[in-house]
Amino acid sequence: MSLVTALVRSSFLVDAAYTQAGRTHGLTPQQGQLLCVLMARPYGMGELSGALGLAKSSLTGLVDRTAQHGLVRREDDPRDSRAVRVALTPEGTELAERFYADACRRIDALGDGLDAEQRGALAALLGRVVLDNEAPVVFVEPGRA
Amino acid sequence: MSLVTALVRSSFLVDAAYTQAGRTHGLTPQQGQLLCVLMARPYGMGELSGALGLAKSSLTGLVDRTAQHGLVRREDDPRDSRAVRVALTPEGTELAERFYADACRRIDALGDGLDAEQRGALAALLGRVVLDNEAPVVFVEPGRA
DNA sequence: GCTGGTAATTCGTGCTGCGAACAACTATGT
DNA sequence: ACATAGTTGTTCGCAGCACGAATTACCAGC
Repeated sequence: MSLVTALVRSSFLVDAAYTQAGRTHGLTPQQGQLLCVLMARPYGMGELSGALGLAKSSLTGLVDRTAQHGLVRREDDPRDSRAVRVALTPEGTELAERFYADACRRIDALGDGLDAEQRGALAALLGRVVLDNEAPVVFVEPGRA
Repeated sequence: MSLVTALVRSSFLVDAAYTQAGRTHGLTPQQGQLLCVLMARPYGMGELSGALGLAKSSLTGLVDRTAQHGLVRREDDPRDSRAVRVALTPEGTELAERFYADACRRIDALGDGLDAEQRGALAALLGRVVLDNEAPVVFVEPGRA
């Protein structure tokens, strides 16, 4: 199998696992991603736009919908009255942790057919690709949350 | 970097490359994926549902929109008058090939930081993951199209 | 102060995806 | 032959997603 095909099809698997994890927690993939990003710290809207690779105008709605579910909150930025800091609510924090753990479990299970050495090699190679291409940080390192 | 993180973030990269390739050809990612699947042969609606991992009802609209752009066509199945075979039009075939080549180029470029040996190792490991998990065939093997 | 850039939002448009309900048809069992 | 069961796709209503253009509010430099 070519590298391109392997990348595309594994990406499909990851997406499906992620979507499935969200579904079991009542989250869309986008809302799940938002929660994961916010686990690290609050973000401004423009900052989220960069992190998620979306237009600023797309974020207003995503944050609105997620806020309506009580998972996220807009807080005023004390330094700049134009700006806003989007932060997890307590319920959002709790759900984010459960969702995150579930997503990790499912995605980790994709590598069940590999032994420890192979997993390490794959992580190293793929990690190199990620760093080389400056992939946005849409997922914090497990154990750092 | 953990395997999970590497998988999620590389998946993000692949998605972005795929979306970007579609954009330069006036295709949404879903329409692009539809064209890629149909490059191999015509599919029935139910079959597409399985291949793309979507509900049947989601496909009606996707095929409609893609057909409206003249890229795809519904043909009657001679064996079963309920059924339909979705096939590429000549324009669709041409666009699919251009899009496919572009997407491959962009995704292949993600591995530019790796030497030949590393690329081979990554392809083998990731290919193993894909096969272990019975990833749907959303992308044909380059050179077989 | 004026002016230029920045932070978010609003608006309109089109695309996605789902489940439930449905119509048309094939296949099966008696 | 005929009722029944299962299939193939479609329709409908709904919620969400993503974009660009235009707008409002505000900060910062001169």
